[in-house]
Amino acid sequence: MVATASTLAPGAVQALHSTVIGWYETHARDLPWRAPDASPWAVMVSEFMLQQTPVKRVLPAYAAWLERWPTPAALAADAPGEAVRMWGRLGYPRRALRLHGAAVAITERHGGEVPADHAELLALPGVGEYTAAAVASFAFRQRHAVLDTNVRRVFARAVTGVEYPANATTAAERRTARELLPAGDERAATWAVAVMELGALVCTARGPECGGCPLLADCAWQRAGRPPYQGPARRGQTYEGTDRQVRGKLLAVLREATGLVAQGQLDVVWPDAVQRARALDGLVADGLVEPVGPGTYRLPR
DNA sequence: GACGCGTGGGG
DNA sequence: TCCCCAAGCGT
Repeated sequence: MVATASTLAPGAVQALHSTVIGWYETHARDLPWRAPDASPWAVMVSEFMLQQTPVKRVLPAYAAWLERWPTPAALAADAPGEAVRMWGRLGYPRRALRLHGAAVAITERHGGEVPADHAELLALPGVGEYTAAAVASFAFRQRHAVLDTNVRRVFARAVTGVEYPANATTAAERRTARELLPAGDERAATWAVAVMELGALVCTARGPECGGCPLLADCAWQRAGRPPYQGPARRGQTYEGTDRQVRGKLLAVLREATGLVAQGQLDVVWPDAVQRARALDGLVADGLVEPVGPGTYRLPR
């Protein structure tokens, strides 16, 4: 590939589509949310869970979730705290709350059917640019630029010739993604999932398997000799000793309790009372924890 | 645009 | 071991 997609001849772009889609047809993982009978709701559930959580850990949680709540209305009829409890240890439990909120909105505003319209998807809690495009593309087979971390990395390497994309998505990346989109809806949807899968399985962040890459001969990064990342330091995630860690410990107690939780049960999970109180306040402010009387808490109802 | 937000696994 | 990463979102 070359520096910008727009400089490619139309025939070259179509060949690129065939290359990646052909690779996908023989290498794609057999994931349940890609099954032909997966509902739009199932696709949406998978997308929420996959926001920053690896596929392997999502698989069992996804199955249990849909078993319990096979429709948006089923989830909406339950308490948000039940969603938080069911979320278990997937991480970022606000996603569970937002998924519940999305189910309520779908039930109230869309007659219980996940909307196919991109703008309506985007208006749902917890649905951002990526998730709206992913659901519209994967569940409804529409033509959208689906830009996740995998796709961004594939484009950074194959198109731009750098090892990693910038920290935040740029206008140039959106333009590239749009320009490389196949013309037809169905083919665009397959292309979207195929590029993502290539990034997940071959063009990985660490230890990419370039030898098995269908784009080896077309890759700008390969052609440049696979230069290492040069840009600004990529944002690290500190965790030990942070409020996040304390929130996680507090919420774990709430999740595992069957009913009300007394202050004393929370106090034992973290020695610093000031930080502990701040973390608990944050959980309450986020709607993840509900105070019920003095020194008593529970998951929200 | 930069942060804050969980949790676990692979190199 | 430690560090980095994992189909992002909301503020």
